[in-house]
Amino acid sequence: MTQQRKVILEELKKINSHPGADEIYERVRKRLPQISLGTVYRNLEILSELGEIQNLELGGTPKRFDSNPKKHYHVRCSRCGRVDDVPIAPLKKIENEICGATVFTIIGHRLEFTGFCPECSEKNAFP
Amino acid sequence: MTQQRKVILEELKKINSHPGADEIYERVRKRLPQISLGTVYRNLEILSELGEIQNLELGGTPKRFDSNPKKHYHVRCSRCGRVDDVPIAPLKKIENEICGATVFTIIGHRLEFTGFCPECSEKNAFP
DNA sequence: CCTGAGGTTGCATTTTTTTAGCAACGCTTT
DNA sequence: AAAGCGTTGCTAAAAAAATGCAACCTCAGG
Repeated sequence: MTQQRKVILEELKKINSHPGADEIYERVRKRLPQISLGTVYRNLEILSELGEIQNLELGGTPKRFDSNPKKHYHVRCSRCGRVDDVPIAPLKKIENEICGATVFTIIGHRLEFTGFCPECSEKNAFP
Repeated sequence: MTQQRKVILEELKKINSHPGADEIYERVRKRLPQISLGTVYRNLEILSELGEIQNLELGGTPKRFDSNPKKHYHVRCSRCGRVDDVPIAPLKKIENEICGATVFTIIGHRLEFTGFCPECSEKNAFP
């Protein structure tokens, strides 16, 4: 756990949104101005392999990371891309639904809600 | 509906996996050797806006497209990336679960299963 | 205190994926 | 035939992510 790695983790925990590598880079750079983007990518990758953080593989967007390594769901704003946590318990039984419906061996699922965040709901109402 | 657009759509329908733009490009090129990758991207975008096809926004991976524009779920192999359809009915009531749990206005959800395809299940057993 | 093996960094570069700019082309319609 | 309009192919480049490598710590063993 190097200085860089620690700062990346700290900054990620500090942000309760779920930023992409580029935003993390910008923030970490304020504290370690000479850090490189490559290092940020490498460490985010390493941290998620270690299980300290989670690589959210949300639809279509650039990779995002979550400082909470526990499984939980997310909701994404279709307009501005903001991603929030959804505090409901994971629905394990969803996976039972597809037992006979696929030839795959199921190991998990990802559920992502889409919608509009409060700000964009307003803007959409009066565009 | 130009020749190019038609061929792209035909080739996409012909493949029952859910290829990315690059694979579609390779296939279409066999029939229209001088087509450009940009045209493929443009037309996939246009076709999905028209609702003829669907832009699968699966986690983390490059964009993939589905010739079936109806909503349905997918399962992705964690090892090789293969994506299959999951023939179960969309669970509309999932969205009710989070009524009070978020400040977002929910308009939909995406559910993606992860697992191993038959080939990779075997390979994983004896790696 | 010195040494060196191992992991990590910063930098530069490359690869991969996607989008944009633009002249030329092919259809209609007149 | 000429004008209008969308579409194409090409080139370029932006964006996102990964990689190669020399230099740099750090810490155990001497």
